Amino acid sequence: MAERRTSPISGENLLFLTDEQLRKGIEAMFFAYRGFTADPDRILEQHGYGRAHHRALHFINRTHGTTVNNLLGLLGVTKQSLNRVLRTLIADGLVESRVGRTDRRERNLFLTEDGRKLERALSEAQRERMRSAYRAAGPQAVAGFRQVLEAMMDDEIRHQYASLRDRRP
Amino acid sequence: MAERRTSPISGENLLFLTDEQLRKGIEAMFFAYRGFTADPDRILEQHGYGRAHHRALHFINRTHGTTVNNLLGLLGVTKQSLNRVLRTLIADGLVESRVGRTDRRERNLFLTEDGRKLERALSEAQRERMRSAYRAAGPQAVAGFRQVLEAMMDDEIRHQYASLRDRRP
DNA sequence: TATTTTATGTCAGCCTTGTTGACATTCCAA
DNA sequence: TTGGAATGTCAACAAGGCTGACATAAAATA
Repeated sequence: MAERRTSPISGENLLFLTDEQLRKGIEAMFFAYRGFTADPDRILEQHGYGRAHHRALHFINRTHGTTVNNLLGLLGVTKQSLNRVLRTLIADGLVESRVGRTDRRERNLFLTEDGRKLERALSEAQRERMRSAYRAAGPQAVAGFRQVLEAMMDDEIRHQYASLRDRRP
Repeated sequence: MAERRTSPISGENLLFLTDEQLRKGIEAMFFAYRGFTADPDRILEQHGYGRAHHRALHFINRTHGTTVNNLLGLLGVTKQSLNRVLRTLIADGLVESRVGRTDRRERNLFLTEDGRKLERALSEAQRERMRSAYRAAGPQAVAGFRQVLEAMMDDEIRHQYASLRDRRP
């Protein structure tokens, strides 16, 4: 018994892998995600939009001129679902859809001035919460936060995330 | 300039608060949440259930004998929404609803043997992904992960999370 | 005791956002 | 020239949010 205590190997240093610890992480993810979406949700509501609109605006802003197909991969929904959202955003003048230059079957998507405005309002609200959380937790915690989240992603998504992450803004 | 480099104060050590860094955190949350729910979703689909059922099973399991009202607070939905889910779980024999002993207006909720079985399958799938992410990232990263998530929650939710977190299982 | 409040359940109806399936159009590429 | 890929559109459906209205039982209170 006493020998065990002197050895940091096996058991004791894996306490963070107990079901108990894992459960806390799971519940933290669930509750934190509520906070994560709360602020943009309030803004969206004023415009009669939902989270799907936010996601579309975000990724169109991130990858100017992206194609519908590429967007589908990022969002992980069907084209019919995305199309319904895109249609309203285009009709409302927040998104512009241009016929592709090299491949005219494709549509390249861009935010209009109004679209950029709303996207900025949404992302600024979300960043503000993230900023406050980052500040409260400190840089080392933030590094760990990102590491765990990346390890939690499906492989295919992690690649998409990584190429987006390293893209120049 | 050289003096700046010798001083860790101000500026340089706040790099983790740039909009760029915040954006990476936001996208990481979005993509990671997809992974977080992917495995339970597959199991739920086989039973004809959705995420709402998973959440109900999880929190009934966590707080045996909880009342409907308490559950509403944890889940953050309306009683009508919760009731629809509870009704099917009770009809399917996964949840038992007993009239309160001290206050007979209340209903105390419990998982049946079948309910515990499904809950275990769901949470084991989710824990397995979390375990793998925790293992890949290491204990220090996990501590940071939890810190940032907790800081991200709304105040009221954070209290609920904390009392649940510290509860004996 | 009489009244009000609380906890819960339920019905109806609406919205967003996901799904599948079918079909049309455009147009690149073999 | 023809097959297939990318996109759009229409219809129908389901899950799971929401609100509002109403019923019941029981507790709390005046």
